[in-house]
Amino acid sequence: MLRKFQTATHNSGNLAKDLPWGARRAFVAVSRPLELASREVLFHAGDSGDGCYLLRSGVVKAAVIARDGQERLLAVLGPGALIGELALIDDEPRSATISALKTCQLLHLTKAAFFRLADANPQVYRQALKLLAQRLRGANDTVVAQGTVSVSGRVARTFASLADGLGDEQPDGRILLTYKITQNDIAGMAGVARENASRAINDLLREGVLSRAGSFYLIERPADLLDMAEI
Amino acid sequence: MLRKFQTATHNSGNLAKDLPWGARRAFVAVSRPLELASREVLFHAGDSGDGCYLLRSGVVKAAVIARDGQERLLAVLGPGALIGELALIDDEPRSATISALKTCQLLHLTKAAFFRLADANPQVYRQALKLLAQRLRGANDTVVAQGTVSVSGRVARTFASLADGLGDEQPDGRILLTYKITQNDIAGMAGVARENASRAINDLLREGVLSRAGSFYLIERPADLLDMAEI
DNA sequence: CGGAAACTGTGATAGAAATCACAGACACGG
DNA sequence: CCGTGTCTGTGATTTCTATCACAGTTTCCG
Repeated sequence: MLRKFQTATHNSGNLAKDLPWGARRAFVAVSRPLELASREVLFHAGDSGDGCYLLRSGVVKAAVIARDGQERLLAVLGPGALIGELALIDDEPRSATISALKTCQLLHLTKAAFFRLADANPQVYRQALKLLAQRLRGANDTVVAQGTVSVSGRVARTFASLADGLGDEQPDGRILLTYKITQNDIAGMAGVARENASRAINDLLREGVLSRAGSFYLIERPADLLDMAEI
Repeated sequence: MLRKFQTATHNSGNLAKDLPWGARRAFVAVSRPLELASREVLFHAGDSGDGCYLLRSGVVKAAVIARDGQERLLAVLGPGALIGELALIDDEPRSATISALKTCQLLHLTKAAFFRLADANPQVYRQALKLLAQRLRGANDTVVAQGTVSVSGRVARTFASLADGLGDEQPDGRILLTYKITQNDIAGMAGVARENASRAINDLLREGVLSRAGSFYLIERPADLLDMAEI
């Protein structure tokens, strides 16, 4: 349950930040840097993949294409996020397609390097467990919301989770979403038709819970937004 | 994606089985046995909880009550399953309510004991990571299915996942669900209204994909069931 | 700068699923 | 063994959401 916002700066789904110094330096030391242009794909669902990535800057989306061709977004991830850890851990194919929403800087860590690092440093294991636990909670919440919350509630929920990972909290308590996102992606996250996402967003704008500053969304009343999300 | 069935006997969401001998014995040694009567609740969502449980025998369900009072089942778990590991890992409240569907025998492991064990035995960490990774994949699949698959497909999917964790594969390839489950619980797992679950189940019975032996369901044609689940 | 492509807003309609309303079957506890 | 409560099946109706159909707006690239 999304009880409160944890904006990007004090976000704990953030592997790099919460590691002890030594491990952090080791992490960087054994990894290989990598750049991704906007719209470029890091890997596709179904690919077999070695290793995981740490997002240093930029924004990516994790998406799955359903049988019927619909794109469903599982998450939008910002700086500090760990990417591709599932395949690393269980040796199954990539579970989602990762593509860049803007230019990104990443570090790539091979599977061997990851486990070498982790075995030498149990904190890495604990941190990875924590990260997965958090993602699993989020996924479970989404499952429940899908089945019980209306379209407008799910759209509100989507903004809440965007703010959670990528929001920039202003001194006055409002939260700015620091990157451009289309209604299509919002609809894909909420699991609704694009047209209905549009209607729901406009309702939020009209009610003043949300506003648009240029092409960026700004959450005016975070508390009300959470309330509408019915979480 | 649920490519094939892994019936209970060779189920890998099974912490106890996949641990090396030494750790397994240590696990049992430091844990406290516990019995649960049918319908009894192990813990409620929102409780603060110390430690996790290993299900030795019996069946439990993990459920969340949504704001509107609807019960949504996240999983039905059988022998070998690890329960309550999320709160153990991240110190947040229990994410779901666990209640027994029949008499259960469990082992309780405190948080301190778990981490002592794991620090001494990195295999435990790896195994726990694998388990969470698997659950996360499953949850993500469910999210996608919720948004793109019809009611009848989701009911088929529910039977597939029940078979996955709890099915008993017969020599002839059919899969018997070894415990009594109500339409209400099936509806709760599929995220549909009970009445519609009833209709979908009867369609499956009519098509011969499924049959009922007494009050137990029997999956007659597993391959067709997976196909209808559109996974 | 200018035109094409992508994105957004909004009404109208169609379709799927929830809800309502029962009746019959079962099961199990006194 | 018999009644009471729980579970199941099925029609009718209502509600929500997707889909269709466009027009108006940006954006961005050549």
